[in-house]
Amino acid sequence: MTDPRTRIIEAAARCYALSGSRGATTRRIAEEAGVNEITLFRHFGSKEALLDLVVREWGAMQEPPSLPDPPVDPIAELTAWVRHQHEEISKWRTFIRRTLAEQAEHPDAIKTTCDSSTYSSAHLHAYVERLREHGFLLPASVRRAQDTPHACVMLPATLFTDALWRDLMPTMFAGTAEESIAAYVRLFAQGIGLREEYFSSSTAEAGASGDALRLAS
Amino acid sequence: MTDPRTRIIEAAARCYALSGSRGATTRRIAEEAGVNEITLFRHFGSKEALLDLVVREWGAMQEPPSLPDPPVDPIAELTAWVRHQHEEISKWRTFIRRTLAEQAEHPDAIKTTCDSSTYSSAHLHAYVERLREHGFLLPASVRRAQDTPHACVMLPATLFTDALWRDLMPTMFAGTAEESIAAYVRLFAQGIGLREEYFSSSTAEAGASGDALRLAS
DNA sequence: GCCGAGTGCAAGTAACTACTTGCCTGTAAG
DNA sequence: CTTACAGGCAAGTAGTTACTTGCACTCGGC
Repeated sequence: MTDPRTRIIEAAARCYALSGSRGATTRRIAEEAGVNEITLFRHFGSKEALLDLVVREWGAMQEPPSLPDPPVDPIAELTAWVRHQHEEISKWRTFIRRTLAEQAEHPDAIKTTCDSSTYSSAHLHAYVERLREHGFLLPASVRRAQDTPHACVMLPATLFTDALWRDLMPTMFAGTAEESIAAYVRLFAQGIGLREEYFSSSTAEAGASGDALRLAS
Repeated sequence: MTDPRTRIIEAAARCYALSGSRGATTRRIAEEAGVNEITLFRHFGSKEALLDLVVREWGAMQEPPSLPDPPVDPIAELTAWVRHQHEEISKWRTFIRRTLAEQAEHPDAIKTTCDSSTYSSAHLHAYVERLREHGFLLPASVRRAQDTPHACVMLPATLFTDALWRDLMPTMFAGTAEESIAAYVRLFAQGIGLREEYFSSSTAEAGASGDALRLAS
């Protein structure tokens, strides 16, 4: 067994994710950690201090990954990035849901989730700028360039909804997560005006994208 | 003053949205309703019965709006539809966040939210099919037709994220809600292969879309 | 052998929870 | 005028909550 301190923190995170800060009673946390309830108070002083620490530790773990510089294979790079984020969010979905729901009561707790999402969108935007500089995109004159920033919101937003609620609304999503991610990336690529010749990624495992037809060749 | 019964229900909804089912104590609900705590029990029997009723009444209110048949002005129709849904979700955002977060504890409460989202995506898909039948879309041979169902997920998913969290993450979203909605609709329209000539809606108030350049004319 | 830190156990506190009982009052219909 | 009833008020119940105190145990370092 690991030391009781980390056991308590992990148990608190589980209880919080499952039942929220009100539902995560000290008794349940101690039980879940296989520890006496008093030990909890001796280590952290109060339940509030413990939950604060849990949320803060979790926030420190979340570092939004950046996209390659310079870009080489846009579809493959975006797919990998989206898949990674999808997995991270899925792993913590109940925790994130709770934190977002309790935002009114614990405003600071949400900051990390908020920042993480904002950075994610900012990373994407910077990457698109790099794509433009390296000639991967159609010239601005033949696309709606003013929609690019919104495309950089749409992809993470979709990703967020999919990862957070795929388990609750299975019928809403068409196909598996992997299929959806591939489609989201292609739609995003189309939205930012990726040149057609870069759509068939060299490392694309999704065979479906292979028969993508030329758009306005 | 209205009758105490409806006052209690409304107060319960507010308390629930703000603090969840655990945080919404009978005392607070009664206080919020300007009613004696006992009256609450005389009317509804128990706190659980009251909250059940609140969630059920709310669910009955939510009827996802359908899109025009036959379609006439796709961009205008989609924009109106998205705007309406955005407003509805925004109005109930704290309530929805709570319901989604407490899904593990009240599995049936989430059904209406779930169904509503699924129907929304289904309505959209049916509308796109109508667009195709009426010749608004490019032929399947010059677009990635397999991505259409995912585009029908992406739009409501983005809408959902935007409406639920625009207030918490203002920096994430580029521009006002109205600007974003217009851009989401345009990106969606591009994703399903709407013919370029239908992009400038006859009733489009967003002047920005007026200078949209021809794509692959 | 001993000492102190870390932990467990028994018991208890004050506050809060959902919920009950009994009684009183205002009002509106018969 | 009476009667029925919806609602308010006072008081109280049993259970749960966070948190405290006091005491005993164990185990590694000196």
